[in-house]
Amino acid sequence: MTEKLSDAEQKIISVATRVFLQKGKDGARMQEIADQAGINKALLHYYFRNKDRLYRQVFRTQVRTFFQELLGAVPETDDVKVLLERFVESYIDALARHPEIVRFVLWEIQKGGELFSETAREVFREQGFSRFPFVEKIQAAIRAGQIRAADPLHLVISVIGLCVYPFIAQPIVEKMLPEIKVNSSKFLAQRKREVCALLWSGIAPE
Amino acid sequence: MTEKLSDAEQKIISVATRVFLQKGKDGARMQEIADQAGINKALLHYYFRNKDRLYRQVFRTQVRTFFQELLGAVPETDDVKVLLERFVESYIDALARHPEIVRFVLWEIQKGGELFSETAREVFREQGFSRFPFVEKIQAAIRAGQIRAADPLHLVISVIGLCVYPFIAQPIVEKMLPEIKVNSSKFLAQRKREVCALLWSGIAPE
DNA sequence: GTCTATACATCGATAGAC
DNA sequence: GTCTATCGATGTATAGAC
Repeated sequence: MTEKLSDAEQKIISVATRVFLQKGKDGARMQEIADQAGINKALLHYYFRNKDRLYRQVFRTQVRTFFQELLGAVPETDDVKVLLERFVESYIDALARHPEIVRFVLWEIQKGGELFSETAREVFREQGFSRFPFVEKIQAAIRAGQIRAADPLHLVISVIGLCVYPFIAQPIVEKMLPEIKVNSSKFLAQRKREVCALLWSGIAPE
Repeated sequence: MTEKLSDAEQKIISVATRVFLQKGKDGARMQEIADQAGINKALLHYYFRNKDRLYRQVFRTQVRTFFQELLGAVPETDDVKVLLERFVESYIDALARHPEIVRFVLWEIQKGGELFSETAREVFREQGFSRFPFVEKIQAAIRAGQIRAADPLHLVISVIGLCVYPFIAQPIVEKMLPEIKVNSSKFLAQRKREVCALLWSGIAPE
């Protein structure tokens, strides 16, 4: 899993990450990666055999890093309100730091999402979660009367959708609503506040 | 705008729509479109000049049809609660009827979203809306004290995100949460209910 | 309008010398 | 390990006969 990489390999991975993030798997050109890495195509194939293997390695590394960063920022707590708020804040922050990864994942989803789900499941397992980290906590909170009854599955989808949608739709959001700049600290702070308020008003105990 | 199309052109458009929706602009092959339309590549270029023009025509038609269908299903009313519920229901229904169009729009967004915003703005203008149809109604309702104060821009983003996200993420949603089938009538009905409840609890008057 | 044949470009991958 | 040169497949677009 963590084989040592030569300097040349490190350089290639670094360049390939940038190119793949910017142009996607199909749009990226082996020639461009080779050029920017200061080598030629033949050497690229010598190290990584073919385009698909290079892409998978880059994609997996990026997704793993993102999830580890995110999961590491969410505290262990049984207070659902705190959990929700911290998750929303950490998630939006992580997306703002790595906005390119959204396109990366979208490309993958449109090809079936196999590689993404596989990688995500791996990280969850390593971090000790049996399935999506949220669902069980919410189910427990409902049973404990800590929040109003709500469908935990839909709630998870809503939380993620509310956070990630502005980044997915960034180009059209900014074109249709010109007063918004998605990656401005003003919008991000507003978004965190609005999402948390909306979610909590939907599940707060009577 | 509405030039008459010959039978051959109609046939090509129909086939091209299916192929583009399934494989995207880059993935689609002029050869495949020609084959399925029962003609050859040369004739394809004779009618539509090149791939880009054919694609733009198909894309614009699809997006226009979707928006017209959606806007036609949302009633004219000043009751924000009714407006919101009808919009959510109509939007989710429209997405369920045309799930492929989501990928279509996503591809476009990732290329900058120019063509989409342009087309959307066109439809809005034709239907008599100056900007995104929702924003003004919500601002008016806040002023009238019909709902609690909330940022109308964020509310619009939330409404759309809550509806469309399950369709965007369908492959990974179904892989990570196996009890869900996004396009099942059960999930769709649940989703409408949950989204409406969540949104209304966030803006209902005290 | 409709066809065959082909030009022309691009890209991933590999052979083979050093 | 690293290079040059090239193969083979595929794709868009067009020339030119009918």
